[in-house]
Amino acid sequence: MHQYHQGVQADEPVTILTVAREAGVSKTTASDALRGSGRVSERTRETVARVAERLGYVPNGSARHLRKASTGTIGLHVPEVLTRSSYYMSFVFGVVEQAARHDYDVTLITSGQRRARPPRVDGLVLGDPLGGDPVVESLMATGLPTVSCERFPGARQADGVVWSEHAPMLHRLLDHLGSAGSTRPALIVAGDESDWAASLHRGYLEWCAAKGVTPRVRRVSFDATGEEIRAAARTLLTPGPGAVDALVCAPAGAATEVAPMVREAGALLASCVDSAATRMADPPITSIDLRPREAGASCAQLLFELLSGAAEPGTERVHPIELELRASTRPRH
Amino acid sequence: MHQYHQGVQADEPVTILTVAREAGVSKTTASDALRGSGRVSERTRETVARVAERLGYVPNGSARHLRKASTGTIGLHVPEVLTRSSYYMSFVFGVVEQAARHDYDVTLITSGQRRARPPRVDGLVLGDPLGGDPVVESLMATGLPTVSCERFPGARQADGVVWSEHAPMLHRLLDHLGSAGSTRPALIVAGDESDWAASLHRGYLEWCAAKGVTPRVRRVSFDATGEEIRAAARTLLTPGPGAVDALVCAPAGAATEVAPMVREAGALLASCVDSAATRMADPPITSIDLRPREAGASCAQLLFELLSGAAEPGTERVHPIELELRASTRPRH
DNA sequence: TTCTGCTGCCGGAACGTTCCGGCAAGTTTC
DNA sequence: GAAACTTGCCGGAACGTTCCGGCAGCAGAA
Repeated sequence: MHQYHQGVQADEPVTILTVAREAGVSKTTASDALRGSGRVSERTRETVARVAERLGYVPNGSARHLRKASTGTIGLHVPEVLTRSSYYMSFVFGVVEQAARHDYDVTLITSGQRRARPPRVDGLVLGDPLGGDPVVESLMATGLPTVSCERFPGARQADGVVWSEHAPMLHRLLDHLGSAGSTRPALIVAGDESDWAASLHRGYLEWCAAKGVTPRVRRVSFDATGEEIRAAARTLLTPGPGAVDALVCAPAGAATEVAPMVREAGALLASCVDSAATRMADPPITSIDLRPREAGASCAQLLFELLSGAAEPGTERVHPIELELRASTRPRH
Repeated sequence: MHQYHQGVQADEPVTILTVAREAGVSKTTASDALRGSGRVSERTRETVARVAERLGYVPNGSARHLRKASTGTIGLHVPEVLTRSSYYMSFVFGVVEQAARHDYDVTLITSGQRRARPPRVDGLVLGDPLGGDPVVESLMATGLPTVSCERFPGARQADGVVWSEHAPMLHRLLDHLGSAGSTRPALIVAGDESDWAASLHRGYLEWCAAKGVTPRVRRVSFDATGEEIRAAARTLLTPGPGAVDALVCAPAGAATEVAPMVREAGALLASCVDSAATRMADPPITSIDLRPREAGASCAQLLFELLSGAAEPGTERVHPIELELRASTRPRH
């Protein structure tokens, strides 16, 4: 068995008692001075702060949370869909960054195995909850304050929801395709287990109805393989009376997957998820930038407001997304 | 301010005292019975366990960790390189899963901003530490037990290291390319700030020296854009006396990026990182499967062994990786 | 004067857990 | 039959923090 020293002070931990003793005050006064609670003179407060700084005092989280009946940690769940991992990775980093700003830690919750115990957290962020996911269901049932990114595709909603206007944005994208010469745009989209995919699907049908265009949708599974997506694209692009002249791909990674095929067919191409891959494709692919990092930060922010009572349960916030026009939707001439 | 109830028991928290009272024993006996410590008769142990189960007793982590001077949490740092996010995402999930198995939580540490306080963790896992990363440096300096995936490209090493035999695997890959008809294989690889890239570079040069082949290497930055990578490939594939007949891409995502170009040139193509994209490319790309999820699990496992004293500081473990042969390296005829 | 209020500080309890030491009662040893 | 040991259980202290209530000292009001 080996000894590891904690930080600089190897010998003995510096607690609030150490600080109090050194500053010549009681532990209560020391605590009040550092926390800003109670009644402490300005002079004393400064003294204590200086001593704490000098000794490198770090409050013991376990003790504090034991006393305050909180954990200082929020839980984060994201579906383990690796094909969309770039989006989720950014989302996760956004949550972590915002949490750090509030001096909170973030604990990851996987869908992997059944959890033995409820997570030790003060609240939860659910990234893109899938309808029917048992882990999500059980997390929603804990009664902990919860924020979801995108609505939960079920009756019950999280205490806070951060969502984006996917359908209107898709309308803009379709209008853009139209102005680039497309008259028969098609959509490849996953099933309705995620609210995001459902919104896109609905938005597409609405737009088609409004414009009098025959909708051409191909559904693929949520974690579709490249082969599945290429097959869908192949069907849509097959020359003939039903052939389409523009392809909008919802699933992340799908657009790059079918890019060569679409180029060969001379059709336009757009993706509903921006990523390094679409940006760097040849030609670069017009995409909807979901700004996942900011979405994650926004979810965390809302959760903290719920925890502090600054926001009411039932609060919803719109997270702005952006349309990135690129060469893949340049008008053909 | 709103009230949230914790789990099923809304009214009052069920502590070990509740369990003890209900089971008709003292809190010490209840604790011993549940923890398996002390001396408790089999009969009593069963009674207590049954009562705890019935009441849905969950030990308070803060209290336990306060008492035991630990946190029940490990910290995890991965470089925020989104182009390789699929690899890191799997790695992260591997760590989380293994930690959950040991009833540990995982807190993410980003390179984002300077941390106000040292992380409240019992140990650290560093995924692919980059030489010169200030966050990694500061984490290494905390004195906490640390495991790194791949060696740290500096003098000091983590207490535990999980690494893979990248150079020998690259030799196998190059041999395979040779047997498929390649006589002039080239390598696109990032700089030596990561031990992984450095190993590949070294391995390539060794192989070339052993086979009497002129090495053709193109360095790109660690988070290279598609354009940068395509430029490198273009140079290597330019027809002429220096043109290569096979391309090995180290950076994740690079192979899919240059796939069309390589196919056009009639050269073979391989990637040093497997992913959904390489698997699903057309044609599928021969890749080295780094098995990131298992790598993450292995790092966490080693960390727990270090924490419990079952492993000595300085322990190194080899993580097996695999070569996935696919159509992109079929012999041309 | 006496009452009231304010300021600055402090002692002690509590959060829920683990674990050291102790104590009866029963069992073995000499 | 006393000493020594074992078994099964328990009380109490400790981990480091926050916060309730209290207590002097002083000032202004009645």
